[in-house]
Amino acid sequence: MNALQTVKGFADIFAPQSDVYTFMENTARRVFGAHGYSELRLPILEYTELFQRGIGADTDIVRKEMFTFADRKGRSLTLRPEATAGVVRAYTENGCRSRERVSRFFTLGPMFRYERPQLGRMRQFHQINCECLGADEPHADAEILLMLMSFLSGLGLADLTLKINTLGCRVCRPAYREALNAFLRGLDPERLCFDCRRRLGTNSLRILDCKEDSCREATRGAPELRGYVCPDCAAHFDSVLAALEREGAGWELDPRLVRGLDYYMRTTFEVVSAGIGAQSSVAGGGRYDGLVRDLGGPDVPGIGFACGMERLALLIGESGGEAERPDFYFALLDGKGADLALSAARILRGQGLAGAADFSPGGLKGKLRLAVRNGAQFCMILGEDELAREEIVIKNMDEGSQVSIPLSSLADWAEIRAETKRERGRKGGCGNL
RNA sequence: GCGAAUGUAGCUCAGCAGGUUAGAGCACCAGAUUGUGGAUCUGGGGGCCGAGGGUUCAAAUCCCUCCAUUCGCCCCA
Repeated sequence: MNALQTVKGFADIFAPQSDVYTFMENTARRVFGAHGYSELRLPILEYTELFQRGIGADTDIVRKEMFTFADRKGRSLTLRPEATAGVVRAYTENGCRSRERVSRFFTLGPMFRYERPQLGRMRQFHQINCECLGADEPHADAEILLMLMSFLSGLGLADLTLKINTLGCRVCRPAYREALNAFLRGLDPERLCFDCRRRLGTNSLRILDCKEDSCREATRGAPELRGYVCPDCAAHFDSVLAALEREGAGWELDPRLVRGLDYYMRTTFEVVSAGIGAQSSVAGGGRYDGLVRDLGGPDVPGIGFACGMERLALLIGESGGEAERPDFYFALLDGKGADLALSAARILRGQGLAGAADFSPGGLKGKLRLAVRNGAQFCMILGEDELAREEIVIKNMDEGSQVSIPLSSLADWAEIRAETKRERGRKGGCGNL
């Protein structure tokens, strides 16, 4: 244990990595906002029971991956491992149903799962979630999928595959489960992995999703859910696919796609990417029509998805941030200029320019080097000479040219500077010019 | 929870048939150039060699334990 060390699976995110996260968040606000989704900021701590009942007591998440502890009065609290349960709780607790027929929320922030960290998997990780409550039309499914793909392309991502499946509903799933169980009973249990042998008695659907070669081989001839879905579910799913087709969205039917949380039904989906290691799934979600009622809320349908920000960041890469180049950097040659630098910087910022001030005295050469490293476009030089003349030297770091202007006209200079910057931005140039 | 690899300077790593004061590149600081930056040259600061124990005259190097990181399995976003 070292006090100066992050907890395992928790990370500090500095620039330029943090710029990539800002970029993802801004894109999310833009795209989801354009679809009528409003931001919901949720607590990261909930009563443990919410997740046990929401996610399912037999899921891996609840069985062994939650950060759970007792508060000072002995109540069991859990750091949220996913967002949907919290959204449903907030929706119900605040009576959203009586205010509007359909509620659309997005929420983003850290989630916590006690897993072994590896590439693209942290114990504190970050998700962007969208939830649409109150709509069960297939077009709602199609729209949220289109919105997800639009978000991902807004991040500049390509080469992603949308995998989709239907899990059926409370009507048809029991019949399918029975057929699957019958098939599995005819199998030599030795052909299944240890976990799947347990799943036989608890959640046999998940065996289809197992990644073990032996299990995949053994279940090759298993009955497919598609053949058992009731007419309502089949029609619903066909409509979803047809709508996606009409809107030109590509998808891949994956009959074995089973999600790891118990509340999913009907449409389920996952977006996978090649090239970010073993943790290839960047987004996933589905419909959860019974969940709100099961948690004690109104009987409303819902559909939603989550995107893993760490994994999206891996795909976006370091270059994806949108950090702006600083306009100025203040260089003091002797300490007497600090008062002036402080107020001069405030004037520049008041005109919309951005930059840092270095109040420590030092040689010009060293200060210019710091300005270069800072990336600023202009170095504002305040030395003994300038103070005596009540002027400031402004050096253009790209061209090497410099001017000396009276301090009294600094605001005018800043105004002109800010205007040309805005024009450049309107022309759509990259902010780094 | 399981498997494998790796821990040496701020960063990337070399050094390991045990043998003096532990090295390089990059980065940083200073000077050459008294107040003009990205180049060059010269110099400089910086290390409980992950931690603890053991073997030995002698351990960064060999053995054991622990800790941490990473990549997989699993799980999922």
